[in-house]
Formats: sequence, C-alpha cells, structure tokens
Amino acid sequence: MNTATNAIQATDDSAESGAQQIRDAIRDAIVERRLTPGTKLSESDVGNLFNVSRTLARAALQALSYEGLVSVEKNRGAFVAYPSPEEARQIFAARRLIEPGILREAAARITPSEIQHLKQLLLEETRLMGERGQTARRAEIKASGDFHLTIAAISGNAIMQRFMDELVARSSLVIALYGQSTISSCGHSEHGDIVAAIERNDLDHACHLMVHHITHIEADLDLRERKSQGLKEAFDV
Amino acid sequence: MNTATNAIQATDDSAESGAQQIRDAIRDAIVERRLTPGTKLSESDVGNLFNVSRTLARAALQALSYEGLVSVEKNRGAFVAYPSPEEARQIFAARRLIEPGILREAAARITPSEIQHLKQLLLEETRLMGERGQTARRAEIKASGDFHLTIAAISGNAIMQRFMDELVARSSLVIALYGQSTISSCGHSEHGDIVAAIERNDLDHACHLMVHHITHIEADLDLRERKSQGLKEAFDV
DNA sequence: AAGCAAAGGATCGTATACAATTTAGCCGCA
DNA sequence: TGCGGCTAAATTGTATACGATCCTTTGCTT
Repeated sequence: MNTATNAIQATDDSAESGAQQIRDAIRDAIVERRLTPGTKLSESDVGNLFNVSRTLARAALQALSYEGLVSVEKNRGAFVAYPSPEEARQIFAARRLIEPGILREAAARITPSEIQHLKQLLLEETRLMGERGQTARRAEIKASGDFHLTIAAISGNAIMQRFMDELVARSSLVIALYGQSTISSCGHSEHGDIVAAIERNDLDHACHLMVHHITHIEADLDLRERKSQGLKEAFDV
Repeated sequence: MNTATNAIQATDDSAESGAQQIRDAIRDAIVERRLTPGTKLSESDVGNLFNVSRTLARAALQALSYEGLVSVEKNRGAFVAYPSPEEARQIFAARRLIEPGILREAAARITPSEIQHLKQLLLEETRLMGERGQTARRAEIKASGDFHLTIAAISGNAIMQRFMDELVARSSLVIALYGQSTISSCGHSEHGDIVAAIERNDLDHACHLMVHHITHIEADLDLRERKSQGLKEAFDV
C-alpha cells in the first residue's frame, strides 16, 4: 500500500453509480495534483480504497485511460499519465485550434446571467490567489480550468465540451510535470481581459486573447526531455 | 439471438488483445452500417459471437460508449447509438470547427508522398462509386471517411486525430439515420477539389472548401424529429 | 565477485458465479 | 374484454476465482 492511495478519497457519497464515481474521484485527484504523474494505480489498491472489487476499479482505470489521464501498460498496470513533451505540445496545439472556435460560438449565444457567472468565477480565482496553503492552491488550479470549461459549456456543444474536459485535465497534468512558475495562473488577468472583450462583443479580439493566453501558459513550461525522473542524473553533480 | 448478430464478425484474427479487437470489429460494423442505430447489443450475445466471456464483451461495449457509438442504459443494456437531430447538428458543428484547423496544420507539413497517398484514396473512392452492390457501398462509406482521417493523420496531432476518429464514426451513424440521397459521397468531387487546393498551396481556399463540404453533407440530411421511429405518425396518413 | 538461471511473489487478463433489476407473460377479477 | 398485480425468465451489476505474465530475488556456477 503506497502513500499515494491516501491522496484520493474525494467526494465519497453521491448519486452516481459504481465505476463512474471512482473514476471522478481519481480524476479530481489527478487534476488537483494530489496524484502526481507516474504514480502507480494498482487495481487492487484502488479497489480496496473504495471498498469495491477489482472489477469496478479496473473499469474506472480503463475509463481514465480513454481520457488520457492514466496509461495502462499491458500486464504491468495503470499509472497516472506521464505526458511526453511531444504530447504536451500537441495538447496545447489542440487547444489553440479549438478554443477560439468554441469562444466564438459561446459569445454568440451568451446571456447576461452567464456573463455574470463568468465574472463570479473570476472573483473566485482572485480570492484564491490571495489565500495561502495547499488547499487554496488546489482550488485555484481547478478554478483556472473551470473558466475554460464554463465557456465550453456556454457554447452549447456537448461534444466540444467533452473534448475540452479532456484537454483541460491533461493540461493540468502537463503543467504539473513541466511547469516552472509556482502557479499555473500566471496569466490570471488574461481571463478577465477575455471576459471584457466578450462583453464588448469584440469577438476577434477575444479570440486573439484566448490564443495568446494558451500560448502564455505553454511558454511557462520547460519542455525538455527528462529521462527517468532523476535517477543517476540526480547525483551527477 | 437477433439477426443483427450475424452482421458483425469482421476481421477475426489480429495482433490486438482482447476487448480492443471486439471493439474494433463492432465499430467497423457500425461505421459500415451493417449494424443500424437502435440495435440492441446484449453482453451475452456479443460474448457468444466472439467466443469470449461477458467480461470482455462488456469492456468492449463500454469502450464504444465512450466514443458515443453505443449508448448503455443502466440495467437495460447497450444499443447502437441513435443520435438525436440536436446531436447530429453538434457533430457537424464540431467538424466545421476543427477540420479547417487540422487541414491547415496538415497542409503545412504535408510531403509529396502523402499527397500521392491522398490522390490514391481519391482514385479508390471513384472506383468504388462505379461498382455496384452492398460490399462496394460499405467500402465507399469507409473510404469517404478515410479521406478526412488521413488528413488528420497528416496533421501529426494524435489528439486531434482521435477526436476526428470519433466525429467521423458518429457522422456515419447520423447519415445512416437521417441521410436522404442514397449515398453519402454526394459531394465526392469536393474531396478532389480540396486536394487540388492543398497542392496549389492555397490554404484559405482549401479550408473554405472543407467547411462547405461539411455543410453540404449536413444539408443532405433530413433532421426532423422522428419520434420513436415511426409509431403513431406512421398511421396518421 | 560477477553473471546467469530458476523460483517466488505480485499483478494483470479472463472466466465464472451470484445478486439485483428489469421485462414479459400469465392468471384472476371486475 | 380489459385492467392490475404477481411470478418467472432474461439481462445487467458486481464480486470472486483461476490462469498467465512480469518482476524480483535468491542461489548456484564460473
């Protein structure tokens, strides 16, 4: 029983059924970086942790592998995904590709109350940035992603929303691995600028800001190949 | 044991392992429209058909549900997905959103041999269009989708490629349900035009053509709500 | 001491078994 | 005849069991 298993156990009781519940709990743990890339998720451990059989644990891990959050290696087990630099680049390329389009659709059908909702999110982000401690950090990470997901939700396209779910979650993983500045919300104010542009109905500018925002996040990464997470290299000093 | 089970059994032996193989066989059957929307896929039947246990059959169906090709209803079973008109619209909206971007990336890094490959696909499409019979129709359907998937592959972004996999497969389902003209490749020549534009390095025009191509496919659909596949409406004449 | 081989343990892959839920058929009754 | 409830069959949800594979470690040999 490794120490990582203690990091899960999020919202235990809910209305969801079986494997889905476990999947969500583990995903939250990954997105909030309580589970770090490379961590082994053995089927037995996961099952014991949630008091279910290996069958359900396996189903949950399988589901997460479809989203690219865990990688299952045949006959070896499941691990929290460890995206390569190349994968990281593709994730952000994908986001630059689709987020402007989503933003356009969202802006075209946004309602005043939804704009209010977005502003609420911004306030929440700002508040969390002021606080200290791990809990606040995790909430901040999640809030930062929620901004993009909310826009996707407003766009009204469930399929694109699902794609964004995956991309945002995987981005969190990438930032955990390759991020340099202490916090992901380096460009937090950019979120506010985007909302402002939407409100002014300046779509072209909003899209422009969005692309730059994504590029800024990627620019904060140190996408150099890290071989075997500090083995001998750690002692070569 | 319903008649639909006879429609599956594609490539039986391959190097893939377990559930994945079954998943691919069923997906092919759905994409080639040997399995029609709404068909029930009971776990036992699928298991028997492929001579595996319900465990693997279930895993395959679960996987297909993540791709939106089958819908599993709790305690009721799995069915070939029956996309609503709204879903259909979202699928094509998504394609209009992402395919131009993919096309741009693909055109930027395409090699002469890849252009040759695309032309090969066009020839194959044309040949199949000339042939008669169900087998040729199915091959044509697949070839038509392969054109879009090949471009996604050339773009070099594995994530976008996976998204396209899903969208193309689900498009086939939508066309099977709502398509009017006998064949999906109504706008076959449009594929050729796109390749020509790529070859001339006229990206803007290529993207323009792509968007119109997708719109044409959607325009061929009759996206009116069909409540419970001809129930009372069928007798209201 | 180094290298290789075999044994052991741990973990995954798949099948089978049992419990829970739904669905369909049947009988009785108004 | 038509409706309501009950029983039984079929199907899914979950757990357990067994076989296969991989990794580690032990012990032997050179």
